[in-house]
Amino acid sequence: MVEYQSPHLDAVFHALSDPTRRAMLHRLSAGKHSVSQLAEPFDMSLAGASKHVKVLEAAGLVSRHVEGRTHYCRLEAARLAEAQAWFRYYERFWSDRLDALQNILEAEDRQKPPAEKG
Amino acid sequence: MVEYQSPHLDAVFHALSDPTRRAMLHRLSAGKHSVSQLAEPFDMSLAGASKHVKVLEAAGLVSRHVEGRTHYCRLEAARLAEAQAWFRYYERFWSDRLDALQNILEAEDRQKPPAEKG
DNA sequence: TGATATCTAAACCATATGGTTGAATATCAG
DNA sequence: CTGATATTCAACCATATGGTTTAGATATCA
Repeated sequence: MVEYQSPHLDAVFHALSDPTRRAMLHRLSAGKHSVSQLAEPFDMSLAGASKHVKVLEAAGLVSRHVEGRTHYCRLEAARLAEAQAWFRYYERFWSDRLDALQNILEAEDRQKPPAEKG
Repeated sequence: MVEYQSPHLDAVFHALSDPTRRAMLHRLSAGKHSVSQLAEPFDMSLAGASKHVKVLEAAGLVSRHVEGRTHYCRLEAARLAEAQAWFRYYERFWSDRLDALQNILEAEDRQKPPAEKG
């Protein structure tokens, strides 16, 4: 109906709206971590932290693989990229280095076959 | 405590997590609109839409100026830029055109005085 | 003045969210 | 088997969210 209605974006932006979850993602950017490891910096029950991990997982921002009793989490950058792509449309409304980038990309696009969408 | 704790990011990402609000932003990218104009595409009471506008406003994504009885809203791109900047750190985890951009920016940074933060 | 238009405020509702605790499920180590 | 470790599940709670409706508050028009 409305357009700009990626089912993913709802979940991804919601997941990113919590500082605990953003911190977890940041931690995961250094490599895979167990749920307890992710929970450790926070003054919060493990069950609470586990719920945050689930939100990240549901948003597709994190994947999990179980090794024995330990659940390892990994950053899933694709969904982050998807979310960042949402901003691309708005980049023309501010004017810092991104402007230059935008121009470069657009010039690039003019020389390559179209990717998937604008 | 946790770091990556921009008070703005919470509100901005939360605001972006709703498709109605994203659509409103998109509409505003074409120029200023009144609250009713923003509300019109949605099957929702005006009061409901007005609440969405308030969320966008509270997040700093939209500003309002009253003209007579009409409240006009304008896109505030700065906060969007701020949110997009959050992604910059993660760009190295995916490899599409952004990679190239990243490299270009970094090369640029090496030649200019430092901006504000990485 | 009075009617209409634009918008917010307030009260309400159902459901989601972020947290807790306590119990259940697996796994690993003796 | 026993016990400790790693994690989830389930129930619960307070508060937030997204919506409604009804009732103002202003502003414009006639």
